[in-house]
Amino acid sequence: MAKKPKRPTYAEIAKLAGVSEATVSRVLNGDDKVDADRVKAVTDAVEKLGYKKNRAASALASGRTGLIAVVIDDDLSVFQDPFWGTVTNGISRVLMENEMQTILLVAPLEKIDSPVAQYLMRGEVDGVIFLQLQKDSLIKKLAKQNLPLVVNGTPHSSNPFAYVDSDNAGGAYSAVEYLVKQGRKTVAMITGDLTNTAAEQRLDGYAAAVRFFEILESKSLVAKGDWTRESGYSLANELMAKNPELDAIFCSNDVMAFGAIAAIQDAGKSVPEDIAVIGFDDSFLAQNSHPGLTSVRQDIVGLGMEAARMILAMLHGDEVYSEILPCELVIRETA
Amino acid sequence: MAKKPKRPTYAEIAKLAGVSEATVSRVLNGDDKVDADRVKAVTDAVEKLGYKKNRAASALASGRTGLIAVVIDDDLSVFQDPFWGTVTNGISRVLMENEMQTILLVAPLEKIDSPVAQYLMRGEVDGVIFLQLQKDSLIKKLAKQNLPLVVNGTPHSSNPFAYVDSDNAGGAYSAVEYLVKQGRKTVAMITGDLTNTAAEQRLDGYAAAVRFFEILESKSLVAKGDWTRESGYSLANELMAKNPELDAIFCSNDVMAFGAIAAIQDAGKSVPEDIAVIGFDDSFLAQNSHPGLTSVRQDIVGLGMEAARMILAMLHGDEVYSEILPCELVIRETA
DNA sequence: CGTTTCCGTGAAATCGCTTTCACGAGGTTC
DNA sequence: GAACCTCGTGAAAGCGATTTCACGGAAACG
Repeated sequence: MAKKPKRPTYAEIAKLAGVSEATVSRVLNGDDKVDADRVKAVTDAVEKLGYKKNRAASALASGRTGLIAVVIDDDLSVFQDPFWGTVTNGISRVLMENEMQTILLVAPLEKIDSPVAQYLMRGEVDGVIFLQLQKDSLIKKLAKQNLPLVVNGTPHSSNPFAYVDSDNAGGAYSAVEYLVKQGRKTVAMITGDLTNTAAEQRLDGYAAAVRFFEILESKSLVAKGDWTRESGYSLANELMAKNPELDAIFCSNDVMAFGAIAAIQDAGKSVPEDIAVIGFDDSFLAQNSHPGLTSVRQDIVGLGMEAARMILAMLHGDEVYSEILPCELVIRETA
Repeated sequence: MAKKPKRPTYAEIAKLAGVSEATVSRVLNGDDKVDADRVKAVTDAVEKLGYKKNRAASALASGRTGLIAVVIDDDLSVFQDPFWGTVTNGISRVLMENEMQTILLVAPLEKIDSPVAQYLMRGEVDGVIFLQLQKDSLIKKLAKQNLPLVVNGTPHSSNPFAYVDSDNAGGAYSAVEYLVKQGRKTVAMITGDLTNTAAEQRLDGYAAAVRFFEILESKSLVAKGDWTRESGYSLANELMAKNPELDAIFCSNDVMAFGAIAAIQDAGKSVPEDIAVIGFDDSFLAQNSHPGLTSVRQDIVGLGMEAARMILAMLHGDEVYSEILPCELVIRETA
């Protein structure tokens, strides 16, 4: 099952370089106080032998595994959203460049003492990146154990978790700004599930823009959706009924935007002539539909890369602050 | 950085159970020839101490890392296809249940001696699952090293790689069968990129069904697409031009199906009344579009789970055969 | 010029588990 | 009843790194 060719070890390097194994270790781990000649001798030997550290041995001796867990609190459906795959991609790239491995934990985290939770607490990984934050009790517990930890998305609590997130508010703001600049006067919004912080922030951005540009501000212009196509469809109908002057709808995600477009068209109006529609996510859907959906794009890969960099920084002992990545409005045909 | 609470080790279990560490190891690794009383004593002690094996130590001593690599040959775009995330999800679930970890390797594998390739050959993982097979030279090399290995998708070569794949041909066949049973007489197909085995198999399934049901068989009914919406659009136009009687189009993926639908509608015809359309993948797009796209669904999570089970079986020393999972036609509004 | 620091260095212990090997008790065989 | 197997078991030797510790020489001090 295993391979034959035995890999070189410190013993061989040490012999070849004429130093002790301790020194080899120092060189390979970047200890600075080693004589330059010996450093050279060791690096040459390493090069010559094509040496690569044995991770298991290193982990056992040092207690550092070189593994970062990416945890997705999942109910089998989450990973079907390409968002997470893309984030994970970003994470993986950065970690790999830094000789760390990404280990994937897709599992429901209902209980705080689930197998996954125990695994994490056992110290089998050097750090954790949480995608889709839900149970922050678990996160708190892990943080208390001093396990480096980054959350993807803004946590509800004002806990001192480091996190990376897109500038949801800013993205929403720029969508509304664009609509206003296009001459739209009555801009409605269909929100996502507001227990979700991203949905909340997008609503905030919308509200801020509405106020700033002094366009019509009204409760009847904000409809509370739940991310589904159906909610987009029915709420768009409601919005049109309540606001005859309606000439634009900003939706908290693309799926609802498509629901809204269907409703508008079914009502005999046209997009974007009568009513402009902007979505959020710039999903595959937005890019491949007809008409192409104008949508707010997040730098999803960037989200992952940043999360990975933060974990690495924490491992390195640096003080780490949360990060907010900008969004960009992608203009297509619906607005 | 690391945790304080020291975890129990074999030493403690051995003492508590009144046996040697060797026996503890035997019990924990399922060696059958241990006296029942001692097995009990050990398992009790393990239970009582809440013992969990230290993976690093175990890996170092045994040479088995407990890690399975999932390799995605990627150019940053692949993982945006939710397909891979879903497969990975299935893999992860099965492996986790078996106390193995999934490590994710997302990287371009251009060169056979890329870092990832070297990593795999170094024996840092117990097995590899390849998603999206491209460079089979690398795979051959790994297989030669006796590294357990499963490919997701049908390999081009008739090499003895174990693989899991969906029954692409069968799925295509059932789509055509359904169309015929609905009374369609002239069924065209827009293929995917035919250098891809899945595209090829779907075409084979279409061809087989056309022949079996004795409907019109003609070269002008097969258009070679490349998976994109644009190709679907333009090829549908071509098909309609060449075949006035055309009353159904089967597309090798959903995206092209949407392109085709747009073309049909732009030509002033209606779907499915004039021309029925069936896609393949039952993607998010198919489920959330309007009209809902009739499409062939693959058991994607199942693909991953099966791949993981195969790797586990290989690790266990079993002889392993490739697997083909059935597809299912999901009927919506376009056919 | 004698004494105290400082520092790079190697020997050796250690991390926690696996596995080989040899031993002794109980069973067979002739 | 002597010789030969079997088989469960524990002692001990690794696995391949890291890290502690003590040593000796150089530099700094008085």
